[in-house]
Amino acid sequence: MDEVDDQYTPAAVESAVEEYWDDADAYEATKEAHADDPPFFFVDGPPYTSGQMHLGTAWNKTLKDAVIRYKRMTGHRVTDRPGYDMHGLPIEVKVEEELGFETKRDIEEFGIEPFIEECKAFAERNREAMDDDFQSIGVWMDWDDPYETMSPEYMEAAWWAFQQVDERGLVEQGKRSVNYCPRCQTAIAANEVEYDEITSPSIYVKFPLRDRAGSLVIWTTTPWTIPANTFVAVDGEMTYQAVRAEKGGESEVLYIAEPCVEDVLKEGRYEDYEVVEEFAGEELVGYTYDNPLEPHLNEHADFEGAGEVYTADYVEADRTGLVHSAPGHGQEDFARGQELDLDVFVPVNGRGAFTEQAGAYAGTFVRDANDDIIDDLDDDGALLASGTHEHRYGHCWRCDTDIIFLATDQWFITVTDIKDELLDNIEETEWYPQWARDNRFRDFVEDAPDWNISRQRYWGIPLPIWQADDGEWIVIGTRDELAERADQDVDPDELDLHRPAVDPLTITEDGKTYERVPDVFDVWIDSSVATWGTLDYPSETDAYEELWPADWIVEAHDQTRGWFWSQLGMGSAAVGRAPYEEVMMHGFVNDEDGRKMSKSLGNIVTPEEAIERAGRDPLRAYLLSHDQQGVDLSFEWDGLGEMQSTLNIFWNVFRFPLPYMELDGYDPADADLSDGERTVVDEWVLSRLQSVKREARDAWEDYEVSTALNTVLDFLTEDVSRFYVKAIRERMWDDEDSASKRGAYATLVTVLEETIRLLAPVTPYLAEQMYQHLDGDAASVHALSYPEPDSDLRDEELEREMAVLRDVEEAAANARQQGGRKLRWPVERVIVATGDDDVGAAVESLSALLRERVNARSIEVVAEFDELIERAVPEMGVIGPEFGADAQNVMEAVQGETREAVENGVEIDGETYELTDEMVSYEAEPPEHVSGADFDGGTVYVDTSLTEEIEAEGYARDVVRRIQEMRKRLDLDVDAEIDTYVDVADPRIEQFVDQYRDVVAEETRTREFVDGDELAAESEWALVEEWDVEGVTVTIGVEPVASA
RNA sequence: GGGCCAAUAGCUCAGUCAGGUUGAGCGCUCGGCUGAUAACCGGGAGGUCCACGGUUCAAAUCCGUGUUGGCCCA
Repeated sequence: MDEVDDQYTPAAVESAVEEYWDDADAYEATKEAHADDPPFFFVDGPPYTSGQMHLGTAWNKTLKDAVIRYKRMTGHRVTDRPGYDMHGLPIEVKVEEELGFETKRDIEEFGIEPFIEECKAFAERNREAMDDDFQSIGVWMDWDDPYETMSPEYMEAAWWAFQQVDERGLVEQGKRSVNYCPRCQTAIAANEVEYDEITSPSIYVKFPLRDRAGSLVIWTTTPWTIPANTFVAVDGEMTYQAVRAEKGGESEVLYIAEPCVEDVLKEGRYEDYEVVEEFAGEELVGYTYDNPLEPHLNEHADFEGAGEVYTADYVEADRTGLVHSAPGHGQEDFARGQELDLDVFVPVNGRGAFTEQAGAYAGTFVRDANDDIIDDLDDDGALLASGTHEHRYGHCWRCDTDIIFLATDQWFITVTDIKDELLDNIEETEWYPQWARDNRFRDFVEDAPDWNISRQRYWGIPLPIWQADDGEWIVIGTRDELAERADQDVDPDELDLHRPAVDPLTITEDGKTYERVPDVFDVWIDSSVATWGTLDYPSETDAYEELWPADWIVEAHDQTRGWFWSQLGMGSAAVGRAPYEEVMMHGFVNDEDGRKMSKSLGNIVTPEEAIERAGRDPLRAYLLSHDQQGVDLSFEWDGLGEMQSTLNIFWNVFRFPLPYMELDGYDPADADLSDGERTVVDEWVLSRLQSVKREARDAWEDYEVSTALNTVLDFLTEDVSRFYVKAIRERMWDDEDSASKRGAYATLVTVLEETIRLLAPVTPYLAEQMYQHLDGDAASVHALSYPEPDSDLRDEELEREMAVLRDVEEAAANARQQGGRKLRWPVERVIVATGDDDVGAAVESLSALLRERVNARSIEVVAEFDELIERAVPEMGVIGPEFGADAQNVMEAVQGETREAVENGVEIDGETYELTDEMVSYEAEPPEHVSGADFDGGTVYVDTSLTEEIEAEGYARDVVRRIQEMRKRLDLDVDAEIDTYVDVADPRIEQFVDQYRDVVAEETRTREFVDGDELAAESEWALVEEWDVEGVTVTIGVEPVASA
């Protein structure tokens, strides 16, 4: 790791550092260094073990890693156990695919136990691959001991927490209408439903009224739910009309919401209509009707209260304004049905097929029955209109099967009972960004329904519920408790808590036998207990006592409804508080157009590609250089490349002093600011460093990671590279040992050493490489502390003054460009005109430095530049009408004249024209040979007049530059001596160059100038070049002096 | 259909909280510098601050309506 390449090549740095970390046990040493620090309990949001790392997870883990490293450097013992979410339907579906299974029956035939083993092995394989992925981007977490949601200790945490919830009386069993996947034959969570545009039937159906003439008209996109119709809902406030509609000479009475009448009749192709009666929705309540499919069904909802009209708040003046409601299917229907105390009628089984109750449709998959139902309605004269409707509809995220809503027996945590507590607990947490908590999260929690935690599947944590025939149940909290209470012999240390091992266990107490409820937990239960699971609680208690709850968690914004919520729900239900203190929410990685990366769009960029093309540190820095709080990132290759260039500047700054220090035998590890002499630029850069340290720390403390990073990178490029290094170059070239050189060494090494540490959390490889090269006293840069600002080195006034100087310098360069004088040629004067005393004082104070940087013989500060010349500008709006045909001539005569000339009257063809003040305005311009450029505090004028002296120096410096170029081309050592031949084609110029022979020799390490009008033998010279210097041909020869 | 977030130069983003002449980097182009050198610096061109309406002496910024994209929900 000792070589410092000329070029920053991330791959070389990273592989060398990786090897070094291994050899030096750097990770262990770093943790050891902070073993006695106060704790910081970070909990890793467990990624699902279904695939591999993508850019989004790379961002997520990089951010976690950077914060962990920062926290360590600021003196914390950080909990860094990574986690994996390993249960659930996604893996079951993958394994089913591998085994060629179609239905749950295939699994049962294969056997639950071998199936579970397959799932376990699948999850384990994926975890190992992901371990490697995460380590490949330099994530320092405890990879030897990740928590796995499928481990017995972890599963026990879920059991324990659920037992707490049950003890608070928040567990409930009951029918609910849930999102149901008919293929997977299980309830699925709302966030496991994906939505897509589909085409559905769109039918208007007449429900004949029982006690009077006419029909209620409803609209639906799910004909298959009509067999389960239980009531019709209206809006109590809305106006409804009974209309007599005519078609083909016949008429009938239809009940429709008033705003919908026209549209519905148009759909039904009625020719004419009249309004018979008008009602408030309230008045329709209690109307009874018949299910129009009744003749085809064996059973329908005809129990007490069914087949009637009720009000409901989900009714809108849309379609017909009357809503067909089936509590067995619709979620809102279900909720309203419960309020109305109506039974739940579900003529559909767990496979999504109609039961015998559905008569003619029995055995048919519900959606396949749509056409028959529509035909039957049509035949019976109940179909008012039929068409199709495009809308978004949910399907199962794993198998793509369209979901159905089904009221089934499920288990719930009744979070709606503790809604106030949940909302209060949100207040106790700190979010970055805060709006995510106060808007997004609060809205979600306010609307959250009871949490359905049961799944009718296999690969998950079994529900720890044992139920007796009378419905009473027991919840078991730990393996020990199960061993104690179970009727069978159970070894708590050997028992795999998975199905089917726990299924046959029974509990007999007080003469009642309890059997296990066969469901498994919703997989969101798994991750919801991560704060306990990370600490192996309840089987281990010490860490829990010390650390819980989590200090900080971070995930992307999809987890507002996911992990941020599940943890709040579980924490509140189990122990009455959120299991975390601080939450940070980052965004998603999209493509460069801000579109989601997806297979179908073909716009996916993988972390491997990015590492291949740019490197790990550049990728990490790129991901962390954008706003980390709440907003997405549009990934762009150019941006990644830019970051690599920026780090390359850092690399160049780092290696710039190394050869000089080596020549001088100066060991950067011993750099000491009290050694040598510092100049004003040293003081300035040290002061800037203190400001940067303070800003970076402040930013980190608010998790403004991008601000912290960009502040340091800006300092490196703007201040250190662009300004400081340029300013100290000459001091480094000094042959002799000097106090000034040592001052510069100490300053630059200090700057480097501290910026390395400032960047270490973000670019760990680069920082380690640089640190080990400069110092290497500690096993790892990551074991060191984060730099703290030193107020003694801070000089705000100097920083302000230098900012002025840099503005002035920029303006001077601008003015030079306008005056056509390049920087290598000196100028006589630079005049700074400013009305601002502070600006003037700053320029005066740094005058020597400014003179050097703008290559001027003198710097003058004036309030106003009194050499400006006023030039007349004709005002044609006045001159035109006044002089008519002569106006053009007047204009030409006035243009550009001095005020004096104009006021004396302009002469045209011998005639003098007098002009009034209105006819002419004046612009102030600098005189010839002076050009000006504005800056923030005034104007900088550069006098580019040539004198022989200036010309002489200019040409001489041009010659020096050419010789240096040739030395470089010959690849000579910095201190190699040469013989030089210079022939200038123009004798006047030649004589200028001759005046500067000594200087040229000194600058280029020329031992001897070889004279002569011609080159005796060109072959004797290592290199001969003809140059064009300001239009003059200069021939130069260089020959290295043979070293003795 | 609803909630939240975003929209500013060719590209990626600051600036929006707290109203007062729109900025940076990259790219393009012209120039400069030069023993950090396949690096570096400066000038220039480039803007309907998504659209429309409102508040205000003044709106990229505040308010309303819409459009497009992202996340979440139905």
